[in-house]
Amino acid sequence: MTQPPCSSAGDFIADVVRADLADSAGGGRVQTRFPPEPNGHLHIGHAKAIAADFGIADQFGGLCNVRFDDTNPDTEEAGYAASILEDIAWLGFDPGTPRHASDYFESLYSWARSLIERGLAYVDEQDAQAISVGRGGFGQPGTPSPYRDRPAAQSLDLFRRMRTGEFPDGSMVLRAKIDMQADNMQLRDPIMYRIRRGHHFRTGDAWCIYPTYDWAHGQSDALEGVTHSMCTLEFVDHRPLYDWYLDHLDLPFDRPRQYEFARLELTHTVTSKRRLARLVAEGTVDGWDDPRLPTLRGLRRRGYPPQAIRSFCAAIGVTKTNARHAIEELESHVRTELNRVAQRRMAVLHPLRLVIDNWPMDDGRPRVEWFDVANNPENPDDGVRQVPFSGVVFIEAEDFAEVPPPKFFRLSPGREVRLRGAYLVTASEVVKDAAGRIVEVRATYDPASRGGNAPDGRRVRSTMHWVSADHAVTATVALYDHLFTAEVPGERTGEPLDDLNPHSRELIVDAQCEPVLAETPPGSVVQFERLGYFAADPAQPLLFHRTVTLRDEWARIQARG
RNA sequence: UGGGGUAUGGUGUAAUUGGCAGCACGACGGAUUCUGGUUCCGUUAGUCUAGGUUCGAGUCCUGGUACCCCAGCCA
Repeated sequence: MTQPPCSSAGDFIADVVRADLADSAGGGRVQTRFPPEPNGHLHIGHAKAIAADFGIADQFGGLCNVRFDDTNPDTEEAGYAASILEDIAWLGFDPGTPRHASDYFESLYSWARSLIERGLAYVDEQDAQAISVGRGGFGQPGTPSPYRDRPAAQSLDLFRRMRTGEFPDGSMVLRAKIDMQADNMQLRDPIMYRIRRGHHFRTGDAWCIYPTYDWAHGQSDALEGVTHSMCTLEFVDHRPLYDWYLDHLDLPFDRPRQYEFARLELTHTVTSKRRLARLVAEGTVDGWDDPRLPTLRGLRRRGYPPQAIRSFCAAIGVTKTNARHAIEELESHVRTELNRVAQRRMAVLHPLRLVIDNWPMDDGRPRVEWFDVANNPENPDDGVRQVPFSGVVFIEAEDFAEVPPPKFFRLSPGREVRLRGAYLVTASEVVKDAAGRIVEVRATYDPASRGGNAPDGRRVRSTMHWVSADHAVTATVALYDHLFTAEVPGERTGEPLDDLNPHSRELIVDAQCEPVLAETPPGSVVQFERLGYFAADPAQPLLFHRTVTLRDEWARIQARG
């Protein structure tokens, strides 16, 4: 298993575990679980939970198992379960053999009977509306159901017949008899079982009654030997219920404890499963793995390394504070990792012809020279590649200014710059079309500067990327300027709704480079010098995204004055 | 309206449990650089509020304020 980076940011749960271990609570053992409901794909928010659950187990030499919380047949699918397992593995954690809440249906059923026998649960025949009204409101006590005090034997009989399918969906439920006056709404006789005839992806039609989350969760934790059960803050109010069930059952195990932490929120990011599903359903995005989505599959297609997601999770920590993290923080981790591993290539987004007037001819044709260019200047082990150079190259249009503004260090008439890995060139004149637009820049090169350095040691202010015109090919890429800035229109204001559509752009690369793009194995990412990152993907072979740092840097310089 | 949870620089997150408020991201400045990127160095700026206890309070006490969660047969 991949070791997650050491957590330095808030980790109050680690403190709890340390204390528990110190006084041998939980048998001196640590076990956690990651309990997704298989009703959708995992997203960046789940990564935080996964990192916390597996991280705590790792940190203390304990165990962490995946458990599918499959207590609602209407929304869950085997396909989602498979996808979830894949995504956990991709993130770098070993999901092992997953458990399922549905494995415990029989145990839960007999525990429910035991509660009924002791007068702690009853079958309620009110409809949903009546139950809701009876529950009362904030500040108003609930009123007991007319069925609350029916004899245990009657409830037992009804419960048995609920299971055998004698009653229609929604006609009755099993409720725990706790406290209809409780300030905590969760304790006003919560529902344990409902009748539901949906087809369950694992148990099929074996059951027509299904336990609710609350009735299933704590007992599932106990059955698995979980010691520390972590969930998100909205379940704080459920903890007394979690404990109540466990307290009223005769369990042969150490009791699990529930701890809560804040769910992950990111600026400019939709992390609501419901809204994500809507974007997919309405065709606003291509699917659950659309690179604009914060799903783990989307991030993977986008070229985000799993290590970056893990180190991001370690950095933000596990706290109880509702925080919305800046997306830049995530991008920073992505850049740090990509900068270390991504191979460099040269490509031009807005081509401008640069003609070298004094370039030599061989047999009536412009000479072609080949240069070795480092694949990753920061990692010599990545080796070099051969790049062709000749008398006409494309440079980035923004790298030339006929009248250079202050602090503009790139090419302009009379100024010398370096064409990366090749030669020093000096611009001489500008060629314009009838409309006065610059169509070509003429220049001369210094033959003594082969490789990019002049023998006299003179320095240039700028190095620029380029592509040999004779060897250039055009690649069409989907360019994503922003990461999942998607907001569902009409829902929740406060974040800008950015363009959801990728721009199709033409990118000029050299013929040597093109196969690299087409054949880059999934998961690997290439950095185009100063432009952005290219991520290979079988479904959409040319995918290109920028990051904050590489984006619009000249605009930033200008804005600064 | 009742209950619960949370408040530390611009954004997140630490503080040996009452003892010098630290780290990261961002921003800004400088050095290095075959891309104005990267790397390195530096600067900036913070304990929600009003009282109290104490030699000493982010930490303890009292009262406010703000934000989040709860009235599904969802999880």
